[in-house]
Amino acid sequence: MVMELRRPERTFTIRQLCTEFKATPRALRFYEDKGLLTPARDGMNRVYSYKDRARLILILRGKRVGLSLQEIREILELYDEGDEAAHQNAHSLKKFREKIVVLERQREDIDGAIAELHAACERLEKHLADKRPDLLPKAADYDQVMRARIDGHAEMAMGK
Amino acid sequence: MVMELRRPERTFTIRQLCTEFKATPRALRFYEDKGLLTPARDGMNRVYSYKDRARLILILRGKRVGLSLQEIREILELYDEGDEAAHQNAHSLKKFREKIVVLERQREDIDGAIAELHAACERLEKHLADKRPDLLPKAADYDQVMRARIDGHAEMAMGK
DNA sequence: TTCCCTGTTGACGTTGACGTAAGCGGGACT
DNA sequence: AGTCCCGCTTACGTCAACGTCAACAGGGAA
Repeated sequence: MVMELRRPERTFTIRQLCTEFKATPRALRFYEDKGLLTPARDGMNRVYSYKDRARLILILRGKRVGLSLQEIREILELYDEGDEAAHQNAHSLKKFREKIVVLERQREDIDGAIAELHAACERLEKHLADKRPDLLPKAADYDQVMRARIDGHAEMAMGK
Repeated sequence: MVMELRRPERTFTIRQLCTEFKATPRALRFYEDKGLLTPARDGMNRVYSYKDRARLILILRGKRVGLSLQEIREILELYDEGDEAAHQNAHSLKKFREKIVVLERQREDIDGAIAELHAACERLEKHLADKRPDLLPKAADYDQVMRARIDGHAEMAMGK
């Protein structure tokens, strides 16, 4: 009865997805409103398929890297339309390449920012070690955070 | 008369910085309003120092990696206050470490997103090569974009 | 002087991505 | 029967990060 939980035919309620990905129902409905998700319905209620869930994963990651919902939609549309509209696609191709460029630059920025934050942290630690050694042991929390890493395997499981 | 242009004693007008970094006067004044910049004044007019310029570079990069102006301000404040407020700083330390974690995750996200965009581009290219080979040569533009890369060396030149 | 350009300070408008509240329906306990 | 709880829709509110617009000042050039 508990087997086959990860099979493609499995479906999800809105709340299941929300708790899994720390989103809100409002957000998922909003994405639907904007055409990024189109879950099935059981009467009034939304029924999310495994494919919908995969799309949601892409949406959230897209957001994290700074894509707008609009841009994310364009990307998603490439996956469920294995068809024509070649004119629009030429435009998409260009936009995607530009996006790759900005993402690559963004990665450099992030590396730089990480380096600077590390430097700032060291400054702070030194300063604190000097002035207020009592406030230090927070370093333990850091490991906590590290271990609490989300393992979001978003390897894209959306079959055509 | 044109020498010494890069010396620390050099100053900038708002428009010079705007054109250099493709910002708008409104944005710089906004940052000032929020306490991220505090240029000197010549009468009414703002006079940006080399240090202000360095701060602006950090602001813009912070924005590109998704930091809020508020967060950026906290970081900047560490650099011009080599002083007390150790209590607040303990809090900052924690926040910075958390930020490092999210940035590291964000870098993973970006790598993933880049990979997927590459895949999408290949799909599009194949599709276009099939249906509309006439729309292809846009690939040349890509190189153009690559060469037009901004060389923003933001290596942090803000001496205390 | 007149014009134009760059600069200034408010004050209000806008956009994206939701949050929040109101009001309703349907199951599931109790 | 009552009362949660989940879900739905519709509509308005919010917040950040500016954009836009008005009205004004100072300084050069024609």
